[in-house]
Amino acid sequence: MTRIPAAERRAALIDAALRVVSRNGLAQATTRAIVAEAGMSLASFHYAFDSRDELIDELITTVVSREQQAVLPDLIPGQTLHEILEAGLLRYFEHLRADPEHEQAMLELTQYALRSPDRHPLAAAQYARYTALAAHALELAAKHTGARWRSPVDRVARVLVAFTDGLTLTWLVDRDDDAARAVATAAADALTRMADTR
Amino acid sequence: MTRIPAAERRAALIDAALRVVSRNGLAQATTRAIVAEAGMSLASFHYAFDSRDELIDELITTVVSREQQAVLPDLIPGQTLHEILEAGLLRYFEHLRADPEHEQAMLELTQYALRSPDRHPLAAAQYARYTALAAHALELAAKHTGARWRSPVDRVARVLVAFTDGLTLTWLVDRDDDAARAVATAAADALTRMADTR
DNA sequence: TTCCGACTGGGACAATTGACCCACTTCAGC
DNA sequence: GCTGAAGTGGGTCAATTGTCCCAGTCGGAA
Repeated sequence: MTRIPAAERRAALIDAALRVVSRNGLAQATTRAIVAEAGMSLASFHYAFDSRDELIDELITTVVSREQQAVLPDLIPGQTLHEILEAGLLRYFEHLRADPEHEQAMLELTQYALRSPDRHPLAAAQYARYTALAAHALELAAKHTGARWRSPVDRVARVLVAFTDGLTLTWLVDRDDDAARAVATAAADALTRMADTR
Repeated sequence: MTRIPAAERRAALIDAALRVVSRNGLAQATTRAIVAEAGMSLASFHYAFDSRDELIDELITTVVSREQQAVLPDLIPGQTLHEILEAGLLRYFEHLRADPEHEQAMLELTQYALRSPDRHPLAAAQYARYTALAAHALELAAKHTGARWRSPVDRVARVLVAFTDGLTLTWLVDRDDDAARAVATAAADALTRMADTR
């Protein structure tokens, strides 16, 4: 019997839950499946969390705050805005290809949160976070190329998030790499036209 | 006791299931919930269907084949390609606003199908259908304006589907109408640039 | 060393849910 | 009218699942 403080146990359970959701889907993420993945007993689960709902909520929060700046462009001198944006989108796509199950899990968690009014804020926070990350990347890109966004950068970022989501969802269904790259190019195109370039 | 032939009963159950999924989500679409919505008994359910899975599969098939050309552009002489595409996307958005739960249900059904290998073809068929409808609309638009798609129309259509999905998913989360319209405009922009206009 | 409280294991329970069964009713064809 | 098969109602079963409980065990503070 290994003794672990409750805080670590919560973290371990959340990690295990994310693995189960990624691998088998949210519907299969039962308390028993999570506990088995973490190598604990049910009692430990309910010692660390009051309920499964509490864990899922915390899973969403955790996973959102953990969201990386995975898609930050690397800024090579002489690149045009369009090139930077396209490279950033393609980098995101490689990230998606490397771990499709993770993005699928994020989508499922979003849908889940959308389904109950008191969890809706969790989904909203998730997307606010995406938008903020995108806005930061867009600001860097504009500064680097001396371009200027015609709309508030948050608005442009919101469009970028929509494009990214669409790329993700459609690729998860058909796994058509070329099509996804075409989406990335088209999206970069649209975004570039939302800026005044010098 | 009203007697209904099995075929009609299947149809009625599928309709009821779609209502339940739209209103409460796929997870809540239990046999009992569906049967209650349809006003039948459990026995009638299992007389018409072997299993819940069979009904859900048929629900997906039905709902895909029923998918309307809701977004066909109306072609007003003198319109530019960009105007036609933007109007089409905005029309889709109005369709989404009018019945968000339906699109949310479609998303959930897609995710569900993605989760089991033998149901993956159902999701693929769903998106193939979307792409075909989009391709048809794009051909009409090009013909009407004398434009010519630089890539195969299916490829352009696939990009359009991705943009539409992204618009849908993000709007379902934040319900930001202005942002969705900005996405529509940007998407129309990107698509227009995939054609040679005269 | 003792002891208290944090922590764990295993079992148990109630609710839900998909599936099924059997006795009954209705109707079409004879 | 009679009959057989299609269709129905309601109850039941087994499996799953979230939650809980209780008897114990361990570790650190006194």
